[in-house]
Amino acid sequence: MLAETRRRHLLELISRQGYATLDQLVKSLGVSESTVRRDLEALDLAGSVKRTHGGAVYSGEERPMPAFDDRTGTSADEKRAIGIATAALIEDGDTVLLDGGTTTLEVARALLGRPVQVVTNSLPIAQLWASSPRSDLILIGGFVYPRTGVALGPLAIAMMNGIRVRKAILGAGGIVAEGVFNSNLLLVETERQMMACGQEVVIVADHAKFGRQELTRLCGLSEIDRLVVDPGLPESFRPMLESAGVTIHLAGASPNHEEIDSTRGNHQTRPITMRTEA
Amino acid sequence: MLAETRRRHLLELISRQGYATLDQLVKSLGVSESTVRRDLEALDLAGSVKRTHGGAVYSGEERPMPAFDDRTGTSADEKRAIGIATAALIEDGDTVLLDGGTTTLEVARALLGRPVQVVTNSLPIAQLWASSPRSDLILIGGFVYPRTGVALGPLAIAMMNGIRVRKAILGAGGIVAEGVFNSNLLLVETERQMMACGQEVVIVADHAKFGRQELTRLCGLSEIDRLVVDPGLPESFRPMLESAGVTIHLAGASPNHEEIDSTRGNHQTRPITMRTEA
DNA sequence: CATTTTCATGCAGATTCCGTCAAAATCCCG
DNA sequence: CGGGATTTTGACGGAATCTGCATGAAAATG
Repeated sequence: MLAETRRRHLLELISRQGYATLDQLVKSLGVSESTVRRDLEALDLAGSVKRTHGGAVYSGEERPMPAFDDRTGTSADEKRAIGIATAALIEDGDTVLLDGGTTTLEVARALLGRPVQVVTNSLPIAQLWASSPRSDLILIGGFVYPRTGVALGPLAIAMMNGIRVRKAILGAGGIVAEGVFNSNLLLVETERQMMACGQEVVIVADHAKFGRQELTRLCGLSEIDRLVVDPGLPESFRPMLESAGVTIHLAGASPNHEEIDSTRGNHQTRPITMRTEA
Repeated sequence: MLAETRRRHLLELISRQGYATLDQLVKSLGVSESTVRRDLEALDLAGSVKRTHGGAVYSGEERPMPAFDDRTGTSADEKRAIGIATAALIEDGDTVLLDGGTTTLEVARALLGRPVQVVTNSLPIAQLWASSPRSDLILIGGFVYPRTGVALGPLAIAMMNGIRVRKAILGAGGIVAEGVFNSNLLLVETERQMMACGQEVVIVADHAKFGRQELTRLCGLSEIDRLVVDPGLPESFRPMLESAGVTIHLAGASPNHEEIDSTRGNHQTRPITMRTEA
């Protein structure tokens, strides 16, 4: 393999994750450790990466999106549909608080360009919105949790103390009869404060989250005002949620369900205008 | 075969994949190795391809170094040198506060992977560091100023109120005898709070900033502890700064100047830390 | 402070590159 | 058409570079 090609490949691997261990790179490229070391040294000198003990971190020009991994295995299409359906719930001029996570990121994406005030503790969402001139963005600070890029902790909680928003939109790690759960204690504490900030609490979750138990309990079902979920929602949860007073919004489904309306239920964008120069 | 035709064919082959080994090209064209070498040398000279050990890579169109924000006219190299010199001032385990701006971004880049606690209100810096494991990142929240991606305003100031750091590293819009200036009132107010947070105030600026007047005054020269600047610093400023008690660090210069010393004159590859979960 | 991991350096084998030179092709001109 | 000059092409050997491995040093970890 050509050295130049190999280095390009290395850079690709590193920039995808933001960082990579030497071992990962060696296994990915199938060359010796020494070679990877030497390549990293060259890339470091060129300023594209920064060598560290055990690997390298990306330091090139900003990457559009970190594209952090999605372990849930749920298709991006479902999440996008949820994002679009949630965005339809939000009116122009609203203030919304967006939690971190892949699903809420889709909400942010669907909201792009709309005249709303966004408050978020998520770095990817902030990045997405920072360039949008049409709307205000308020960033919640705090300790940044490495992998997911969300600000958490006492500083974040204190900062949200004086903030009130129309809708607080939160993701979930798992939802069972006992309520909404998430994996991280610090995250859950921060999310509790988020819920307190919102007049209305909206949970976004794909169907794979239902029936899954996670480490820490965030809240009971009755504390949720609205839930946006894809049509794969297990039927057994419906009565449970409804009796808890949760309004269910099905994303991307046919618009014959009660709550679905949404400027466009289908994201598939079909026919429309097209013009050939004749 | 005509030489011109052969070269065109070569270029076609290389541009198709983006790269090619010498062996591939020899086999494709059915000529000797020497001939291909000579052709590649000519194409390299013409700028169409770039020769490498073992082959060549296409270098036709993309020039991925447009030097995006070049209002200052200062080259990226100078800024990078300033970043490296500033990083050399920081010891492992320090807590540093990083302001927004292109120069401080270079500091963040040079600091990548080092075991330091970084506090910043800059979205690009946060983005850069979020993927770097094993290092703490504290994000200052607030109203995000659209174009530059920094968090400002009362929320930011309030959040910094309870924070103390070893070194506060700030950029500057312009530096004159009366002190340090910047363009934006909100920005300056936030930066004042930053200075209050730091035991030591470090200003980073390239030589083009000197003698330039900007809208709002941030502070007087005597409030600066250290200044990191490229060797293009106008001589007339030296006595002025020294009498104000500012320690001057010249970036990228030979390490025979008084202030340059720091663990190692050479910035070459500082071993660091990094570790991913097993 | 001992153990384990990672890093830097030197070295040998292999590959690639460069300068030189001779053969072949092409061109120029009578 | 032919002779000689010029350019192009292919080949060869020494120099330089790249790659992988081994060894001792340095750093991280508990």
